[in-house]
Amino acid sequence: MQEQTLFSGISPKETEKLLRNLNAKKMIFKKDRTIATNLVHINMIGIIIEGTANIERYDYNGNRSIIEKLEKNAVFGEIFSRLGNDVSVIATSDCIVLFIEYDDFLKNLKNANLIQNTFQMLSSKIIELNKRLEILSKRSIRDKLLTYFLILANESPNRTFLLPFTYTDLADYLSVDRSAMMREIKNLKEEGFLITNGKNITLISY
Amino acid sequence: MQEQTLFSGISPKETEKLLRNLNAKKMIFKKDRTIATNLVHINMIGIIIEGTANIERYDYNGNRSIIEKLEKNAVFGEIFSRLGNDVSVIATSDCIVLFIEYDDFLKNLKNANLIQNTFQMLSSKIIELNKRLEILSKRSIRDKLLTYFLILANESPNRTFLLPFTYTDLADYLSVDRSAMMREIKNLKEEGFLITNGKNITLISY
DNA sequence: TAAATGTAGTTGCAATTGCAACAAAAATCA
DNA sequence: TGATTTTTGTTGCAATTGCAACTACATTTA
Repeated sequence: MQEQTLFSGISPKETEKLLRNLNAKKMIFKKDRTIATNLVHINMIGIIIEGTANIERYDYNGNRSIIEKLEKNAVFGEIFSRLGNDVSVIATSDCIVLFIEYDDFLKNLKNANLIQNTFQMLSSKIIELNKRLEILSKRSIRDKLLTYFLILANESPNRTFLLPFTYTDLADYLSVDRSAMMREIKNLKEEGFLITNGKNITLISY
Repeated sequence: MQEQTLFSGISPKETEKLLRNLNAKKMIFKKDRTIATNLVHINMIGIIIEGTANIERYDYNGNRSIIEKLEKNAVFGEIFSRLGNDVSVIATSDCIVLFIEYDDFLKNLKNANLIQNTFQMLSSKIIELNKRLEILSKRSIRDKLLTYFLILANESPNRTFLLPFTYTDLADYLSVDRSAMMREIKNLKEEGFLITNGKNITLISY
C-alpha cells in the first residue's frame, strides 16, 4: 500500500542528485521521541525512511487525538498534513527521517516523476483524511467502530483483520473514551457483530 | 480567500486554449439540484464557476453530514475530495460548473502555473479537512462549537463573524443533534462565552 | 528475573446527548 | 399578499457516553 514513494520511477542516482539539490537532511529518532512539533512555521517536509510514527494532538483537556499513522515512506509537513497548533509527530518505533525545506522542494518540482508522485501523495492524504472524517462524523461509538472496522474488513479477503492499534490508541483515533469504547465492543461481540481474539478481529455482519 | 483558482496567472487566451484541450464541459444547475453523486468511478474534476454547493453524505440512519462547503472557484472530484459512497455534490444556489476528465487533466499538467495552482488547491483542501477533523475530534458538543467558532473568530478582527450556515446545517457540519446543539449554544450564551444575534456571533472568551 | 510500566477489561454513576414532538418565527413560493 | 415550507427555539425523557477507580494481564526495563 505504501510502496509508492516521492521518488518512485526516479533512478537511485537521479534521486541522490535530487536530494543533494534539495539540501535534504537525514535524522535518526528513538522510539517515543518527538520528531517535530508545531511545524506550521518551520515549513519542512519530512519523509519516513525507516520506522513508523504518529501525528498526534493533545487538547487543553489533556485528551490525545491520533490524527494519522505514518508508515515507511510516508511524508508529513505543512502541505501534506496541516500540522497546526499542539500537533506533534511522535516516533512509534525507531525512525530515520529525511527533512527537506518546502521552498527548496517547490523550486525543484520540475522532474515529471516527482510531480506525479507528489500528486499521488497529496491525493492519498486526502483519501486518508476523508476516511477518518467519515468515521468521526458518525454520532455513536458503535457506528464509529463499525465504520472503521468495515474499512479494515474490506481491505482483507475474509473480513478478518489485525487491528493496527492498541485498543487504547484506537480510542484516541476514534476520539472516544476508552472504557466506553470497550463496553461497546463487548456489546457488539455479544450481539454477534464481531469476533475478537486480541487484536484479530472478524466483522461478521454490518 | 477563494481568489486563487486553477487558472490563476494564466492568461484568458491561454486558459481558453487549455480548456479546449481539456475537453471541458460547462453545465448549469438550479439551486438544490444534485451536481454529482458517487463520483468515485467517474473520474471527473468539477470547478464551480458561479454559485455555491455542498459536498454531503447521508448515512444509513438518514443522518446528513455536510462534508465541505464549496464556494466560487472551488474544485471537487476524486483527487480533491475522495467522493466516496453515498456522497453527493448539491447546489446551494444556482450554479455553473465546469467538468474536466481527470485523465485529460493529468495529461495537460505541464503548464508551470497550472501545476503550482493545483498544488495550492490540494494543499488548501488538506487544510480544510484538517480543520474539520480538529473540530470533530472534540468529544463534546460544547468543545466542537467553541473550536469551530474560534476558527471563524480568528479570521475576523473583532471576534465577530457571520455564521456561514443555517443552524440546522451547522449541526450537520459538526455531526451532532440539532436540538442538543441549540441547547448547548444557549448554555454558552448564559455563561457569557457568546453573544448571538441571528447568525451574527461574537465569541467573548475561550 | 523482579519490578515497573503500560494495556485490557470492568463497573457504577453522573453528565451529556439524541430523539421526538412541539410552537413560533422567518423565508420562500405561487 | 397569503399560503406553504423551512428554520429556530424549547423541553422531557431515555439512551449513550465520559469519568473515576479498580483488577488482571502483558510487556519493558533495570
